[in-house]
Amino acid sequence: MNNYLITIIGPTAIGKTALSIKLAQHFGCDIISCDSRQFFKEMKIGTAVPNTAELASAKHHFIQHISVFDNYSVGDFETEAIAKLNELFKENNIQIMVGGSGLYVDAVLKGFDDFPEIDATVREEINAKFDEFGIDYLQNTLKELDAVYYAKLLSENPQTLQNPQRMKRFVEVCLGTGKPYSSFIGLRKNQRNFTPIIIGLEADREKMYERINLRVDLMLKEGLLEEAKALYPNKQLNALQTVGYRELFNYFDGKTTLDFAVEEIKKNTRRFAKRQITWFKRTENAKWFDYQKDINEIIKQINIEIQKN
RNA sequence: GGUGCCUUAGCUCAGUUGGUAGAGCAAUGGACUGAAAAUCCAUGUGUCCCUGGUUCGAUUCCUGGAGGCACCA
Repeated sequence: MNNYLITIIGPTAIGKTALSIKLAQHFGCDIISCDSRQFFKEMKIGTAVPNTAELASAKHHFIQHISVFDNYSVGDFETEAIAKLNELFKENNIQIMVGGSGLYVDAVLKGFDDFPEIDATVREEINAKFDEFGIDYLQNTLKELDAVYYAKLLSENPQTLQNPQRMKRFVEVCLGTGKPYSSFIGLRKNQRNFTPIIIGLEADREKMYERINLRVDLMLKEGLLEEAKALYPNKQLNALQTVGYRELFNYFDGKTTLDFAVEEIKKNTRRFAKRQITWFKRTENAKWFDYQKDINEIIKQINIEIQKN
């Protein structure tokens, strides 16, 4: 019997959670969350995790399962999510994944190449060099240690050469393993034991932004300010480089007014949603629906997809 | 009612000694294999408020009008 992973994608605040729960109830299955910020148990309001009633109406995985103090990468998620799915598919050959983190969705659906674990000191050294010499250091080092990948970026994706975060990763792999980054790419052919059925939710820009604004106001009513305040002492953690928290940290620092911070949260959420759309747009074989589409229509489409495979 | 100042991109404004214009922010498009709600790249035509005049040519100067702000009555 084939396994199917119904995967719900779309920008933030469009209604993915509600849809996933209805579908889970219909198919009698669990839900794998694929939201890179809903993992953290200290960040509840600002990441819009499903509420108590929602969590009770379907079994969720990877929601608030780790702490902002943990080191957790997309690689960890891939491993854990695949293990969890294998377990779940034994119960029901249809399962659901829902999430707004494109990279994490790809990790589960497509899989990444294997990279060795790299000691944290390597990254620390790179950060120090970068602080001193800037992007030139990263570019020169990559050029020296992995001329192949450098040339590939130069011709296909020169903007990435300007991206410190991506460049640090490439250099980190080269230095930490003693081998070029490119030598790890494309080696693994990931075999997935399921067929993805990808459902995208969309809305016109105006409607989307209206929903985002309403959601931010709601988060504040629910106590986002207090939640952020509690995390403020640890504001430098990676997990807290998150829309909704950063802006409030600036307010706590006395750099902005509260009103300004709230407007910034709305603006940055809009930009985040735009980036999500850019990412998901290129998803192959996704079926797109208006966010208000009757659920029965969506279920009908899912059943058609299942019968096709 | 009088006087002065203002009206240029979605917003705040700069500018053109007359040759149809540009910053910041916003916005839009894109990239992205272990920080990804992160990070990075790209994109500026707009009745220069309206009307008439001067001029080869007016957003710019002049007349009249509309709207806004301030002060004086």
